[in-house]
This record gives sequence, structure tokens and C-alpha cells, in this order.
Amino acid sequence: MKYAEFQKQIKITRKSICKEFYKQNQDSIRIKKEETVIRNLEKIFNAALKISNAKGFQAMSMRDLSNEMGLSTGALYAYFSSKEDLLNKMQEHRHNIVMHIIDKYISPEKNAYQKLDMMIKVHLYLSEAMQPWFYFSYMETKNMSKSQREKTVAASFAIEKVITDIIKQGQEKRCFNKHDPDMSASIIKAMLQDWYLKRKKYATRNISVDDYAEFIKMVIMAFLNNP
Amino acid sequence: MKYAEFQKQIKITRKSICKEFYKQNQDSIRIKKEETVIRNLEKIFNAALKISNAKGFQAMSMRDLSNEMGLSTGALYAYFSSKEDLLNKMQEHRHNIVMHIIDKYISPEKNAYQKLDMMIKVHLYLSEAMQPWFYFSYMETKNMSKSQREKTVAASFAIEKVITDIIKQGQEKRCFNKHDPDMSASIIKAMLQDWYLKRKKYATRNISVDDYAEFIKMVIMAFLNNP
DNA sequence: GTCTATATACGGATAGAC
DNA sequence: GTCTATCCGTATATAGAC
Repeated sequence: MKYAEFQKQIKITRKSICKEFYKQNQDSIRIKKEETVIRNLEKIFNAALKISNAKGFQAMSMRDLSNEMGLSTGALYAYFSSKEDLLNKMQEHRHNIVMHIIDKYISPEKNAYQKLDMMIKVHLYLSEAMQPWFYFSYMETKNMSKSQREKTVAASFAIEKVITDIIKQGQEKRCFNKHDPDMSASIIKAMLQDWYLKRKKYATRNISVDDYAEFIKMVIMAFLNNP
Repeated sequence: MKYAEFQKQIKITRKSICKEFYKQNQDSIRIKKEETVIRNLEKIFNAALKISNAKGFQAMSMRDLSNEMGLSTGALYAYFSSKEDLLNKMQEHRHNIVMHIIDKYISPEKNAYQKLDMMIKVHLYLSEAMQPWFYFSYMETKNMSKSQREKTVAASFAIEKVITDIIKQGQEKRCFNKHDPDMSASIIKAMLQDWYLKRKKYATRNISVDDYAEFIKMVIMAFLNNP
């Protein structure tokens, strides 16, 4: 699978993200006309990600946000009850999407090699399709309320555990060598995250997500097969 | 070399960091008695790193800072002319220390293998000794003034280039295989950075900086020697 | 050299008009 | 459903006392 194909298979459009969000948070949004809500949510998320990722969520005021996306501050509060509410809901939403899609793509694969290969690709492709969301989530975790932060950290560990389990499975079947599975998963995660954390750098160097996937797959397999 | 030895060789104490800082910024600090300045700088940096790394530099007010470190807000402004000034000077200071020490340790090494080995260790050991500084620098880069941000990004690329050059040298001497040197340096950097970005995780799992150094050295050498 | 008190500005959130 | 006007709290930065 290449990125182009992944994109066709699951349409992670900005609109689809908002539609899903609306369904899950219908009760906490004061506006009731679906079409309006989705249109405005799209504007809110794009603006919030743009401003936050440029200068940090804390530095973004709700006035900044309303100016950028076109609604008044008052109207904004019909969608999110507070600035913190916006942060928490965005984090939660990203994490739901990610866990759902990873599971969808990994479960069908049978052997460890194919699972790991798929995990690398799906994680990179997802973070490519939703780059601002991933960057936002990473950079703003420490600014969240304690309970929300714990949720986010747990979600991050859950993803790491998917990798750990694949490695253990591969070691049992003797398809991978016996390196520490936790450490292995950890550095694999670090490489996966570098893609969305340093996206500008890779863009400047004309490295596509497919190039990157191929390279780190080579690195990972070289060491997992190295005695 | 192990971490314990590195620590003995260069005493990166909090005090020595402040002393060096004082020498380089003597003119912009209104207080003149060296002893007082160094004592207060130490308090300021510790408090700023503590608060910033917990909830972000933007979210830290100068009042927070003065409460935490014991000076009045007014007195604080005798040391730093603004909150932004504090951010920029801290970034610059960290980057001076890092470049200086990396050069000191890498230059004497002759062959590429030893240079790379040393680079991995020195970077990890430095980021261990100055973890709050490294974390701060990484997380707050995007919040800096444009010129300061460009400096920081350039400094980061300079470090990456040290790695790239070592890899190229090793490839010429046929001690490493022909993988893309830029991409190789890039993912090595990602693994080095993971150490200070996820320090809590590794602490929880009882992974020491020496364990980590050994593990990623194994990963890196496995792939650099893999045809 | 350091502290207290304060000027000035801006942010989050809401009430009420339309 | 959305906008304007506004309250109240808090931020940076400084002036002047000690």
C-alpha cells in the first residue's frame, strides 16, 4: 500500500472529521442545524490548529480564534463551553480516529512482519493526512487538565503497546531476533513521531511520506533481524 | 565512557551554567554584584524551567515566576527586560553550551565509528545533565521571535550536520554502507531527542541513559552496516 | 539593589439586542 | 443563531519607596 491508495480508501477529509465530531458531541453544542454546525466546526478546527501550531494554544486567545475563523466570540461559545473544552475535545477526537483506523488496518494482517509493516505505514499515513492534529496533540499534551492528560498519555501508550505486541509475536515465531520489545517499540515510535514533528524539514528536502516509510522500515528490519 | 565519567569530566552544575551566563550577559543585567546575580539567576532558571516544562512558557506569568523563585516582579525585571528576553536568552545560552561541548568531544576522535559512538553518547549525556533545558528548548522553539527561532533551527541543523558528516566520512572509508546520509542523520537525531522528550517514560521503566545509549548504538550500527 | 504599589492593556466569558 | 458591548480578572511593565 502507498499513501495515495490509503487516501482513497479512507477519506479523512476535514469535513468528514467534523461530521464525526458533530455526531459524538451533539448534546454539548447549542446550535442545532447540522449543516451550519459542520461548516463552522471546520472553520474553528482549521483556525485553532493554524494559530496553535504557530504560537501555542495558550497564546491563542478566543478573540484570535474568532477573528481568524469569522464567527464572533459569543457565537464561538455556542460550540465550545470554554477554551479548555475545545482543547480537551480536540485531543479526544483525534485519539478516537487514530485508534479506530489503526485497529481496522492491523487486525486483518496475520504474520508479525506484515503487521509491523502495516503499522508503520498506517501510522505515518494517518499522521500525514492529519498532520496539524498530530502536531497539536503532541505539543499541547502537557497543557491539558490532569485527567485529560492522563487519557492522552494512556492513548499514546496503547499505540506503543500495539507495536510491542507485534514484536513479541514475531519473536515467538522466530521471525524477529530477541531484542527488548519495549525498547524496540519505543524507538520505532520515536521515528514515527519524527515524521509529523519535523514535517517542514522533510518537505524542504523533498522526502515524501512513502520515502520515509521505506527508509525507516529498512532501519527497523535491519535491527530486528540483526542477531 | 559512561555517564558517571562524563559528569566528572565536565561539571555542568546549575551554578556553572549561571556563572557562564552572567559573563556573557553582564551588560544587560542591572544588578552588579556578581554573587547576588548568580544566586538569583540560578533561582530564576530553575523556576522558569520548572513552571514552563509543566504548563508551557506562555502560561507562565512573570508573577508565577517571581512567586516561585522569591524575588519581586520588579526585581525580576532587573535581570531580564521582558518575558521574551528571558526566553530568547535561555535558548541562546543552551545552544552555546551544547555546540561547545559537542565540538570538544568529537574533534579529537579520528575514525568515523568512534566519532559516531562519541556523538551518540555526548548528545545523550548532555541532554541528561541538562534535561529541563533541552525539553524547554524543543517545546518552546515555535513561541520565539522569528530571528531567535531561525537561530535555534539553524543550531539544530548544525548538530544534525555533525552527524551527517561523520556518516559520510565513514562511507568513504567503507566502514559504513551507502544509505542516504541525510536521512540516516535525521532518524539518529530523532532517537537522540526521544531521550529527553520522554524522560519520564524511560525513568518509569528503569532505563538509564547508559542503557539507552547502548540500545540505540546497536540499532544504528545494525543498519549502517546492513547492505 | 530590591521591594511595594500601580498604570495600562488584554483575555475569558456572558448578557442581551437583533 | 449570531453579534455587540461589557464585566471582571489577570498580565506585563514601571515608578518610586526603602
